[in-house]
Amino acid sequence: MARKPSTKPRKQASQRRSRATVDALVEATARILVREGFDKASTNRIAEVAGVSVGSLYQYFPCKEALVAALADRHTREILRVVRGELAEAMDLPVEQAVRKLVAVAVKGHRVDPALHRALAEQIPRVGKLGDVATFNRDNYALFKAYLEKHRDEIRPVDPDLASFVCVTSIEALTHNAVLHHSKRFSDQAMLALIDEGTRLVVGYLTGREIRWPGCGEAESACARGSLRDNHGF
Amino acid sequence: MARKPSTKPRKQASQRRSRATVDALVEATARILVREGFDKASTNRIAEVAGVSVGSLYQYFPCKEALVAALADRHTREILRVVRGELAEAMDLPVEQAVRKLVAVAVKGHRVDPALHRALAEQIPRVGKLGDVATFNRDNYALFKAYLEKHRDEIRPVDPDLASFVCVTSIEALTHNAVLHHSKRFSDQAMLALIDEGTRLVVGYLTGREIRWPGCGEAESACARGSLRDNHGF
DNA sequence: ATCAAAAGCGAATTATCGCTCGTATTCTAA
DNA sequence: TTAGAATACGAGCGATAATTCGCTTTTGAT
Repeated sequence: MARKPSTKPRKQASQRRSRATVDALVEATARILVREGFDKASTNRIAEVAGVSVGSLYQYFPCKEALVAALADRHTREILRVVRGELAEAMDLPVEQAVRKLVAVAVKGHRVDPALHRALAEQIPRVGKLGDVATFNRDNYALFKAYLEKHRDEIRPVDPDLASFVCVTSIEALTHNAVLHHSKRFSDQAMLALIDEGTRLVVGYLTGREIRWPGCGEAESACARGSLRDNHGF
Repeated sequence: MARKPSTKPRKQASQRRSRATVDALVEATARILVREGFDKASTNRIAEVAGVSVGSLYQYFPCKEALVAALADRHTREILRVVRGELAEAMDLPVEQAVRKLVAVAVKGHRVDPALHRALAEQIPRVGKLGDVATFNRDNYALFKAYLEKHRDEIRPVDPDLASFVCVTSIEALTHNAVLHHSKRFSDQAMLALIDEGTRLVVGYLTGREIRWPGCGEAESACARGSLRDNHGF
């Protein structure tokens, strides 16, 4: 691409310390968003907190929106990284275990950076390219639908679209609210109970039967069969 | 209260046409929010659309945030007005009917002014006094918990707090997403199916049994196990 | 009809913020 | 060593918006 030798306000690939600059900027955006709120996140403030000048900011980001988008993207990728493996595994599990894993995975995802997740969800006007929370959820939705079709003989007859909508929406809302709005109310212990309840809700819906926990008397956690135990650690 | 005769920027009770002015302002805010988005909602623009001068605006609203808060409040009250009666009725119904009524009521509430509801939910940075969506939902939550305690012998043993959280969160999320994000996908017909599914989800969770639909073709439900499968087109 | 209080007005005043641009500094490679 | 490219700087421009204030118009009680 033909470039004008000077004054190139458009964004730019980076090579050395510029990498650090970009990281610092995104990180500063996150910090300000979480600690001071979206409306305090002026480009000048972001640059200041990043220990960088506004000019440098505009070397790498064409506008303020791009900064927030980059941050949201980074967050999404991080969640995906943490979760992708387990999500794939679930595809081959029988219903009850698959759903349990899904719920656990949703919790884990929301715990990657709850404060940031909340700030992103609540404070960012969902406009333009920032409205793309949808894309992420569309994936979950498609994945779940695929699961339902693959395991259709283990569940009652359902419309895959409608059922996916019901299940994915419920799981997302449950974990989102629990982690982001009630983390005080939900101890780690209670979080396990929440996973149980979410599983019960969705499995009951899909199979029409109550879950038959394998003989554990302790109501509390994860009656989970052994293998499922380890993952919902911290 | 001692008042300074002139220049009283704080807000004010009103008496005559001033009522109309206030209404016009709130209404204009709603229109702009829905049609042009939050960032186009400058005080000057709001006043202009309301057919009023900025000066008048500041007679009644101390700041821009107050305007939006007033609008949100008006919307909440309207939903409550539409829904309060039916909500009370549900308290005395047996589980299955109560839950069905609840889900139907949630849909009805979200249909009061979906566009505004969506704008309020998506575009307004939830900060300060605008973060009060919580209050409203806390009521639903308490109400539901009361129901569970009253009808404890009709359901399996549950922790009322946890179960309320699960049920209220699910119902809210389901109806919110259906009405606000998928209204294209959900015809009136499909909306009935959604009510069926929401009911099934929650009743199954609370009772551990699958719903036994009364003869299909009842007015109330889109039931019809057979017909459930069609019309949620693409 | 009269007048004081209430309501309304809108140009002017602040205030903020996104973003640019000319310049200074640092890096890299020959 | 050194030149040119990459990176960084930050005062300041321009635009937009929130809010004010002195003034006019309307209202309603007397």
